[in-house]
Amino acid sequence: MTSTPPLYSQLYDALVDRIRSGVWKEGERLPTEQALVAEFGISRGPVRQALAQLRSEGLVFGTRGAPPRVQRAARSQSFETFISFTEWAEEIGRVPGQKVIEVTRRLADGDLARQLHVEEDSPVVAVVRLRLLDGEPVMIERGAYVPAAGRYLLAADLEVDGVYQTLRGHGIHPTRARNVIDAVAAGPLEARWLEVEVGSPLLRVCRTTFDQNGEIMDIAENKYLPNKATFAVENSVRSPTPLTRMSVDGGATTEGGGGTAIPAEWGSGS
Amino acid sequence: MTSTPPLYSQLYDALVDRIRSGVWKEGERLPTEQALVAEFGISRGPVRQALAQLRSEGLVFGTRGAPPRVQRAARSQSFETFISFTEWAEEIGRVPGQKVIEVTRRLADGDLARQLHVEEDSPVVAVVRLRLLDGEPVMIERGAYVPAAGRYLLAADLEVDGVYQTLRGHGIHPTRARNVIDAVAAGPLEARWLEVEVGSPLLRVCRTTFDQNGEIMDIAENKYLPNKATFAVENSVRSPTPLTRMSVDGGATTEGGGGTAIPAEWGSGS
DNA sequence: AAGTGGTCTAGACCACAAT
DNA sequence: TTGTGGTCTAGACCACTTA
Repeated sequence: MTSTPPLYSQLYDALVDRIRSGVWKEGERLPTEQALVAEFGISRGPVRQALAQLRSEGLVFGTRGAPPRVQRAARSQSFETFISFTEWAEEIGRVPGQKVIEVTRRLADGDLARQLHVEEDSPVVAVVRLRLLDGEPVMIERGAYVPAAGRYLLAADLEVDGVYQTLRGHGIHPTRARNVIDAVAAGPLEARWLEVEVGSPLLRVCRTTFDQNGEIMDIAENKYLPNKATFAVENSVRSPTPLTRMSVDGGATTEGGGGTAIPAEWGSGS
Repeated sequence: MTSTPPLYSQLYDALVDRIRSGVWKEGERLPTEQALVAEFGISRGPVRQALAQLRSEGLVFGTRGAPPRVQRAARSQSFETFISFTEWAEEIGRVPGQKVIEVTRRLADGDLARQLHVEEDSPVVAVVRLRLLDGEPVMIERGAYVPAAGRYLLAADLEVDGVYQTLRGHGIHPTRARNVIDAVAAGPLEARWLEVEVGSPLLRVCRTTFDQNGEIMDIAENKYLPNKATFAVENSVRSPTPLTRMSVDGGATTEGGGGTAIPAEWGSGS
């Protein structure tokens, strides 16, 4: 027995369906809130909650006094799909692949320990992987996991099970992440595995992932071939923007500014 | 006479203030909703609305059954600050500068017209600028504005007034944007103005901006020196992620996939 | 077992858009 | 002027955390 989802969630799904299927076309007006209340036999609260979610995703917009209008459908991605390369590949209908270059257990030095919020000399697990889509190299991932998470990775067969899939099986659920995006030149390691010239531009995403208790579970540095993957963000006035433009050099990197503490030599020993 | 802001907004401000000022420290529990209802003398609706906003910004997190806890303060940026280089610079305490390389009125070719949602051969206004922070080159911006917006830019003195500042003065308010982020190699134009080698990695943000009526007002291609600026996004399970990872080569670029239709030669005539 | 947040209902008033 | 969405109140039930 699975319990029924909340009313606002059901209504949200129904509305998204009508927009995606073209029943309501771009620019057209939605029914009034009162009409939705009547049609679905629920009260105004859940109706407004569903509409608020549509607005926040940019599927709908409008002002006071008039019913909202449908807007260009900008698919959004679930958190799981976003942080997991494997789930992402499957969602876009590609075949994910990977080559595990290095899995090691190391003692965290000062910098890394600070970023992972663990004691210095804690045994962290480092994973360096080449990621593929349909057999073609797309990204180099270098990650460092806190001991609580990393110990499961040493035992797991990463060629078969995804990292997050493995961790979820042990009750560790990635819940929140902070991503910093910039561009870097390919070094010898990336040039070799991604099959590009040294110095080629790569799109870098440095991520800190938090579990359900708000504790850091890993940090990762992912370098993408920019002609294979990009990142898109929708932005609007009606809520503080989730995307922040940051200045790099000036201030201290107290906010986790630019790079990661993952030493450059990891993975180069292979 | 300015009317008082909504209750939920006042409460939100008060809560943010207590978190930022350290009255409530990271990891500590917030008061229960009931306590806030009592303290502020309002009902539960606005209280929940204020808390929801805090959650969506990652300032607070938690689960059912227990009061939420304070989380690492991830400053978020207003939409205006995000899309305006000038406002951004001022907010981070730097001196914005710029050099207008080219301002032209051109007839839109097919590709550009389609991206701007205007008739082919419409007179669009193109602006190419070098942007500076504290006198140092940081970004090259190439933008194309629809006629309704562009006509004000030809008359304005861009060295003095910001683009969006000028447009707002004429009742055109940027309201929503779609940003696509990737990395590119510096071409001769960028190499010259940003003072780097040809082929250096640059962080590129392609943006489509919409006005208050949902109409496209401009498209822009901004190329940053990656060691001068980066972009950060906070992500969480509890709402569909605003950040989308996209595959580039495979499918058609119907979603506005990668690049912009801004011809590469714009600005190179200078 | 008690208390908390998650959800829902019913009714109300106001600012603003449509006409 | 009429109707819409934006905001607020009061009260209720349930699932879950906490002690």
